[in-house]
Amino acid sequence: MKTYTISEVAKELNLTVYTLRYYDKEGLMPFVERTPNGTRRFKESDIDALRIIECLKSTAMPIKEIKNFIDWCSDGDSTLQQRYDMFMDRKAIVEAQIEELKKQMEVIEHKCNYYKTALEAGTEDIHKNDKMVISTT
Amino acid sequence: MKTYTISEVAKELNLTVYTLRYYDKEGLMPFVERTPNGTRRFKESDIDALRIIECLKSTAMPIKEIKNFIDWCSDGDSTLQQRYDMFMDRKAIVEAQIEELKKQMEVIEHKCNYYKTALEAGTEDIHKNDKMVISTT
DNA sequence: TTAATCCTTAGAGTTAACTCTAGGTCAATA
DNA sequence: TATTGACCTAGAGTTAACTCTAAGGATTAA
Repeated sequence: MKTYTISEVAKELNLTVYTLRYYDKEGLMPFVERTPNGTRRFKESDIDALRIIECLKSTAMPIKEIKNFIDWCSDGDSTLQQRYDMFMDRKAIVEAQIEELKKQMEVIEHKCNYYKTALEAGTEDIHKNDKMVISTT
Repeated sequence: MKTYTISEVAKELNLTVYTLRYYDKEGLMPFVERTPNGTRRFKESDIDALRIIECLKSTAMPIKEIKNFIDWCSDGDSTLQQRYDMFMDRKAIVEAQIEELKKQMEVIEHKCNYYKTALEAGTEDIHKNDKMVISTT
């Protein structure tokens, strides 16, 4: 079975070897095996697991919470409910994050228009009489 | 003209007084006036500016970059182009953030289904023969 | 065999963004 | 008048997530 070194995995996942070792230190990679002299040997399935870790991280889950999930995975079928609940919770959190960004996007688009108009006029004074309303045109 | 104390503003914006003083220290609030004895007096327009700061912060803009924007605002019409460009850049960044979250959402929903099925079966073994594909059903 | 280039660990250093403490001022109230 | 509870500053402490250094081990290439 093909395996990969830490630097190959780092390159593949766009991480540094430092970061991967840090994750290991934090208990996020208990599944990675070692050669007799201690070198980490990553399997394809380990890289898949790291992709899930990266997915959770990209939704702002703290490393300690990701570790809970990894621990549950090691504990087997008795933790299926926790893992299901965790992903359902995360789904709700990510939905909220998307909604929040969409809300801020409106503010930003408003500002884009504000500065476009000001640029065309050569001065911000053009907006002197604007109502302080952000969600309307 | 009505003004507000730092604790009133903190409550309104769901921040701590520590955070507001920290922002001030970092140069994000050069516009806030003081009473003769040094107490900050926030105007409505100051609170509006803080809302924009919070908007930028919620899209993960570092405080140092937000400070650039605040400095440009103090510099007047000569920086209109920079400010326009900044909001256009931010718009693209937030669009990318939303796309990224939507992509991760698919992974999370896949995992929700995975664990739902496993829970119903009582074991993760039900997925033993699954293809390692995440984007399909 | 010697140099280069991987890999390892322990632990120190960095950065951002707070978060808090100590010591002080000032205005209102018991 | 004394105390309470706002406010202030300077600066120290915290936390998360890296990021790097030092010192050393194994493998390959000349």
